[in-house]
Amino acid sequence: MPEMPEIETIRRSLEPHIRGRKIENVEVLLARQIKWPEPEAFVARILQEDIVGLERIGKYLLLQLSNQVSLIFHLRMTGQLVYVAAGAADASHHNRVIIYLDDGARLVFSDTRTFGTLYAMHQDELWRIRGMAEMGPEPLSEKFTAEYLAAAAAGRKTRIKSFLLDQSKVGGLGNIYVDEALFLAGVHPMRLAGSLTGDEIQRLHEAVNRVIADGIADGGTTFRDYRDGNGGKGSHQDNLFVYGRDGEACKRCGTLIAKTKVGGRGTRFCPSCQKI
DNA sequence: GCACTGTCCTGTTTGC
DNA sequence: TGCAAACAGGACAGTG
Repeated sequence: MPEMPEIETIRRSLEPHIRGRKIENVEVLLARQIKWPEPEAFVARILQEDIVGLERIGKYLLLQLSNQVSLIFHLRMTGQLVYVAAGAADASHHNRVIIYLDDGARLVFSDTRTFGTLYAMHQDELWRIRGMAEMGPEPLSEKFTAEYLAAAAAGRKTRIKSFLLDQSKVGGLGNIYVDEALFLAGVHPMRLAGSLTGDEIQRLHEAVNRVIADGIADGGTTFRDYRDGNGGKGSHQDNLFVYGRDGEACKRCGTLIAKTKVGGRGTRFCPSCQKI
């Protein structure tokens, strides 16, 4: 599932292909994935506009258009946004929206499980996307400090795993990178957020920044669905410590990686390195 | 305000 | 072998 490193990788891989291109046509194959405005108005807002920039906010990818509208994608679980050059075939059987560009290429949004969402928003409408408007500081940003993390977690009775997945607390984290960060910090996922010591908060802050930086450097994590803007796979799955490794030996101590559920989410951890 | 649960959705895996 | 159930999880609505 695409998290912040995957969306950033997609942004970087798409930008050289589509910046400056005009949207010549839009084909909507599954209208219910367009959340705002209605599909007809959605198409009207983006048609014949130039793509002037690409931005990322948390897990949202924003294509800035020449009319001050942002074409916004959230890929959720299985969404993919792939650039297909003129004349080339695209492989997906689950295409949902196809954007035709003025050089004959196309931008194909495909999504097996159809959780992904699309928006075409004017700048003064962005507040309508609550998840984006209320997003907390992103890892690697100036606002994401150990002091911020300590203040946000203080007094919280929710599990630290659930706390880190809450986009209003830390923007851009998902299940893979939360499990990895908790392992690196030596913090058990079931710990209550408000119970972490200053030292643990410090370690967790460093670990979150590290896993996100490493994920970006590796071009993201591909388990099954994730592809970058060119259709390529990431390589961070080869460098994971716990996610997807349940039943295997911990790379640090040899104890078998355990799997449990926290807040309804599959959660992997090392019972020796991450004491409750 | 906070914490937790159910829902959406479909391909794959697991169990009988 | 074939079928049914369980599982995967990001975001949000609903509940207590």
